[in-house]
Amino acid sequence: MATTTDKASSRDRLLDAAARLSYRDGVGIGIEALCREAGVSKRSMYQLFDSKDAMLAASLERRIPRYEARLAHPDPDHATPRERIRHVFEQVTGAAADPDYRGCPYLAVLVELKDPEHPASVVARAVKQRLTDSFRAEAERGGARDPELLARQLVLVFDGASARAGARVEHLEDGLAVTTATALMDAAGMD
Amino acid sequence: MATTTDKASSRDRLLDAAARLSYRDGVGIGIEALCREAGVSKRSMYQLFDSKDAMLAASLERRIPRYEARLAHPDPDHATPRERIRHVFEQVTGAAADPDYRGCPYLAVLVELKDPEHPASVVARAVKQRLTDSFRAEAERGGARDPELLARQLVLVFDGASARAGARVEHLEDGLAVTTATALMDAAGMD
DNA sequence: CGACGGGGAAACCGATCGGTGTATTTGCGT
DNA sequence: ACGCAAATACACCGATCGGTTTCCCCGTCG
Repeated sequence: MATTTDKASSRDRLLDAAARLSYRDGVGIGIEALCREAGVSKRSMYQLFDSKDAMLAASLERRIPRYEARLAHPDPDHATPRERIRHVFEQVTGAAADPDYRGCPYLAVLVELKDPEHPASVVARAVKQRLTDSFRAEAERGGARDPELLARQLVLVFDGASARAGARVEHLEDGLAVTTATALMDAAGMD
Repeated sequence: MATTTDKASSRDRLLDAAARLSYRDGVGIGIEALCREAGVSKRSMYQLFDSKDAMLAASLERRIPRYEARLAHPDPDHATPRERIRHVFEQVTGAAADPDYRGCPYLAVLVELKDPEHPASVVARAVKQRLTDSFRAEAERGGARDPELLARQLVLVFDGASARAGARVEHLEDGLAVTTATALMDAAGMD
């Protein structure tokens, strides 16, 4: 069934190109350039997606597993809640060392698309919510006094760090993000 | 000298319109719409500014005094360093209550214009640097153990809070930003 | 071999982009 | 009242926007 395979491949190439180009150049990237990059005709892409907005949302959604896997601790069973949280901020720090790093793509989309109802904004907000939930779960396991508060504080730092590093106004290379997260965990009375 | 006055007025109207529209709709806003909003012909605006980029940078620069005045404590002489820092985060919290709040305009520009060399990015980065400097000065006055570290931590929280509030993914109305800043000041051993 | 159908290339749509050229109007100083 | 400069309106430039349509090629199956 070569037909099905080709279709799926086109779809994937489109979504990958959309993720890559919109991350590098912003959501204002043109459909023409996207299709050129993906090697797919504009006509085919409009058979696969209803609109540019829908494709953008789909491309963000597709990256979620990879994104969250990167933030997850490689050995969750033998790590403490502190270590798992710490790992998240170490990953941001590491990613920021790449000169092509532009910050968390989901936050960037939320900032660029001022419309919170945009399909891509909905996806991005969901990702942020899941990060908050994950922080809160770790905070609870770690015995924080106010897990909800600590989780929201950590996301504040996470987004501040990724936005500033992506905007090249902060480098993070001395571990600023990790240090700040640690200070907040300490203040929250976590193990 | 009515001529000079009119010119200044056109210039000001242009810069105000640029600041307002680019904040609401992003830096991708069109020149046509800008000039329509300002009541100035496109031809006149290109005599006042070399390019759209230059006008955008100028409009950001023009708002700096207003922006920094808002963050400055109303009675600096009778306020402690802690109170002056706290005031900054209270202002963000208050601003976020406005449904039209879209976060710190300077951070938004840095995120939207991925190019750090863009004239507007240069202006925005300078504003961020001044905020960091101001935090560090307060941290020193307040006897923080590591004023530079605390200042960078506070800006992380500031940008995270403003970005998330502007993206409508965090409301801040329960004082999250103030609480977080306070926790970091405590951890830094400030008075 | 021939009919069919999906996908690609590219023209096309009206709109807008940043920027310019031009001709006209406006309003000022003398 | 006149002249002059500035500001205006507006057409225009090539390029691109998101999106649609046409045409044609090429592979598959009967």
